[in-house]
Amino acid sequence: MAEPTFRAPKGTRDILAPDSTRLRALVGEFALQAGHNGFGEVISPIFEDLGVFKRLGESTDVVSKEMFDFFDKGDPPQQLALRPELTAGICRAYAEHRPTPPWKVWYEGPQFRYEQPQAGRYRQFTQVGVEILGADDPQADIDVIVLGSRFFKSLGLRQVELALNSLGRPGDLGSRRAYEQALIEHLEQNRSSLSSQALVTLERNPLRVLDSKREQDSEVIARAPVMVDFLDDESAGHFAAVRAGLDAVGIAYEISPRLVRGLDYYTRTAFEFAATALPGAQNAVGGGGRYDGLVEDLGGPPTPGIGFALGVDRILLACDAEGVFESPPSAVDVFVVDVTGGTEALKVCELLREAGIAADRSYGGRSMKAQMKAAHRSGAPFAVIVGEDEVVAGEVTLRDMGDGGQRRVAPSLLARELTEKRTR
RNA sequence: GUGGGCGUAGCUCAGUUGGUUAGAGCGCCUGGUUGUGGUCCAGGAGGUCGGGGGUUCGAGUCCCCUCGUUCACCCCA
Repeated sequence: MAEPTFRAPKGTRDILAPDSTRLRALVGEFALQAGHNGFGEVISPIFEDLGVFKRLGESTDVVSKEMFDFFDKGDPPQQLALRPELTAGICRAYAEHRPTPPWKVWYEGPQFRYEQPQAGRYRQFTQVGVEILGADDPQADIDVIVLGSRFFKSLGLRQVELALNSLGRPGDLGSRRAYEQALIEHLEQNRSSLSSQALVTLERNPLRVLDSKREQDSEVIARAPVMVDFLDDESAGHFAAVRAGLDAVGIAYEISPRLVRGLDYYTRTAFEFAATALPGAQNAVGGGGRYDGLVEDLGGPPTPGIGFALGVDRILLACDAEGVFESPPSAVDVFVVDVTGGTEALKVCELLREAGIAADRSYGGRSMKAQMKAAHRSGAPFAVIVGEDEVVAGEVTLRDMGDGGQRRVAPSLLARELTEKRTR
């Protein structure tokens, strides 16, 4: 293949129709459902001050090595970063605008992480998500999880599993510290059995050792103490309430004591959606949890928060794997064939479009045969044909591409005629 | 960041142990007389084999580098 001068940067891609249509349809479906649940859309900047994202946790990969950051042209320059996720920006917006809680928002858009690309993992990827800020009630957790779960169902996905855990609370109030100490103790005692990578992770962020998928570590991890046994009373009660709520609406889930999210800000509820139709490395199609300290970290008032983000690209892969959520058809209503030069096609198209009928035509004065082929390919159920005879008669020919039937019509009646046919 | 696979026309792929003008299907274009699609038939355009270097009388076919992609690790959506 001859190398073009430029190509989409590594880890990015052009999404062409019909894939783009499908992606829009998915986002549209999510918007509809979020709207029905009382969430309003937030459109936040694609880049923020780097500091906003540093609050995600200096020890996380997302912050420490995957950020697309840069300086602007200001004096002094400001260090900015393309957003690697959206929750932090939402919390920044909350701290900035102080909307009346509970603030229920949804969002969609591109995010950026400087990672090694592979299937279902891009440097620019799209997520949809929701957040509820200012509600500590476990009912908020439940609402959020149910929304995500129902969204997957509405797409037709059947093989999506929900994993649930509680991470407790950090600081003096909670018992995460006690758990971490117990975990570290356990891991230290078994150092010799752990992989070298696990030992590195142990130094940086002990909790995430639990996330290791390496065979070598599995035995030690299996015997490790679990967070749920250490929960403080408040967290335990919250967790129980969340489970009870999910039970009440019949959402299946599995308690995963070793589910720890990749970002440091999570507290108490944590969950993940896995599409089991996809290979393990890319089956995480969404995840979220509670982040009760994040708004405060960003200079806002102490504000609890809960939300999730879903990976649109991976969800579409899962849809492919399950053979659901086909790309919606996008044919025009009419294709106009004009062998008299093109001006007639222009006039007829405008007439139709003004009447709200989708119309297309061809360019370049091609033969009738070629234009009919184009009409066929467009998928339009009808063709309008304009030749010398029609021009002389002041009419056009309307052809039904399905049965091949056609007859002459006055242009002024065309729109009404087609509207009637379409509604039938 | 580490390791493995792959990279041939727009797309999906064939290309014997290195050897004449690199092939197929699909798609695309043009025809098949008198203005008409989906089937059929006949022509045609389009790759120098991701890029660069090397080995060789000669490389798509071997070696090195590089880019991209893919898989695993890592991490995550």
